[in-house]
Amino acid sequence: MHEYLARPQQHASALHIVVEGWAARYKLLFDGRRQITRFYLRGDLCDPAWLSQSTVVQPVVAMTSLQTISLNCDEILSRADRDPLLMTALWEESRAAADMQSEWAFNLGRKTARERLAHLFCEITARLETREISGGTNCELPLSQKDIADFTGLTPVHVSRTLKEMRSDGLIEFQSGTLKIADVRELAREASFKNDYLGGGSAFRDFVQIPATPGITPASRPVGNYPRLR
Amino acid sequence: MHEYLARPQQHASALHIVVEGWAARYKLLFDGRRQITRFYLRGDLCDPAWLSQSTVVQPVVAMTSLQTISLNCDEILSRADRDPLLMTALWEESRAAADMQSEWAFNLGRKTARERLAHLFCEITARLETREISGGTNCELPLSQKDIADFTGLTPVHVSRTLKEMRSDGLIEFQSGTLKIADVRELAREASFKNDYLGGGSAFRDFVQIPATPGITPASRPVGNYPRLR
DNA sequence: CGAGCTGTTGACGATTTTCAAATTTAGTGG
DNA sequence: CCACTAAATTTGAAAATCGTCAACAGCTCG
Repeated sequence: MHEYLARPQQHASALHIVVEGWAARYKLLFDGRRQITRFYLRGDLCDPAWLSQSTVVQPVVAMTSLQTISLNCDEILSRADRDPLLMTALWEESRAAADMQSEWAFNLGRKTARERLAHLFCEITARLETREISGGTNCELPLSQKDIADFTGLTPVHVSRTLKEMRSDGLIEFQSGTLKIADVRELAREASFKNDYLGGGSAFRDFVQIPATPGITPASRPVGNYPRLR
Repeated sequence: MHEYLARPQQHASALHIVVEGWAARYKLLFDGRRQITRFYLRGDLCDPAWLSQSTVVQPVVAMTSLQTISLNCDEILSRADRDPLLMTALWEESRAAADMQSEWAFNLGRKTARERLAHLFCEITARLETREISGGTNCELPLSQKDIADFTGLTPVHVSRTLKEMRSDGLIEFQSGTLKIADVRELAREASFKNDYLGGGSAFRDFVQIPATPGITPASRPVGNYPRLR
């Protein structure tokens, strides 16, 4: 819980595949304003960029207790030199990450609070579905409203109010870490959500075996003990 | 001028390296709201993502008259299969693009209008400097205030007002497409600008010869006539 | 129990948007 | 070069969205 997968200004020695739990990459402003720029869910690779960044730009922290598979950067790189398929997969991960960032630049720049929240919920369920979690319209969303605010570029107070509205309009139910989407079509319509930007970004997972339905494990694992790439 | 390098829903057959002029990638909302998610300047590769996207998500349009070098996607891909250095360069481009997107998600989510504009100006001059254009504190900025607004997530009216303020505070001069930064240190301070997210993204250029100081050429070039990769 | 975190609510304020109109600038054809 | 037109910028006034501040309730956890 709230442990770091990477701190800024450091060189990352390992990548992580999320097996269970949520992590977030963020950036801080001098006065404490925080923007979360990405959530990492089960199956996500965190973060391919570290392989070519000399130093980590944005820290990544666990939002929940977290279980990951850690992969040594040097090993990945040397293996990728010999295996074009792996390198292509890494490249594909970067591309998918950039597409997602791009979509959220759009959301943050041009959408209202309600649209952003609606979009977030649509995206989360869509991403979880491809990872074989969640029953489509409801899922675990183990985030505080502060976290949601920091991702959507709003304040916690405004998130609270907007969620209240969305609840009373029969769009969603959301309490104690569980999200239920009452009206999927309407939510997607309001969010202008299209999943066309979520393509790809799964090639790398073929190289690693991800435990099927893991129990929750106490969080950060010892770095330095890496499983073999397949 | 205002020609498309790529339209959405289509498959891109070529990438482009900008030699002269500005291009922008953007996304539209149903009611006309537009967010520009990236500017492409001299030397930028537009867009490596197309190599692995089945279909273009965000269109790219020329903001000025534009001269580019077009590169056939199939040729790049088949060449990359044989040349790990090229593939690494492409991957590095994707990574750099994602880093930039990330920074702007941060800017759009958490910075004020003035901070965003200040950041934009800092970033542009920083990027142009690495491309051997501009004298550091002044440069061509051939954008309308509407364009700037669409990139910074503001309205043209508010951009106009904020620029006026920044001018009267002696931070910048900006008129008829020319930007002069009067107080570089103060502008960077206000923007909380650090160029740590701008690393890399130049590896690919080593594979292509970019004309030195080209004259302005009438814009879009015939697609299908591609120069050789070096 | 008490500290602390999270979420909720109200009142108020600031930033930014919207709408409308005036003014300047740029582009075009004569 | 000038006149005309369209586009871009500026300005003002009013409104909307969203943020800030403060208080309170519920909850967890030691």
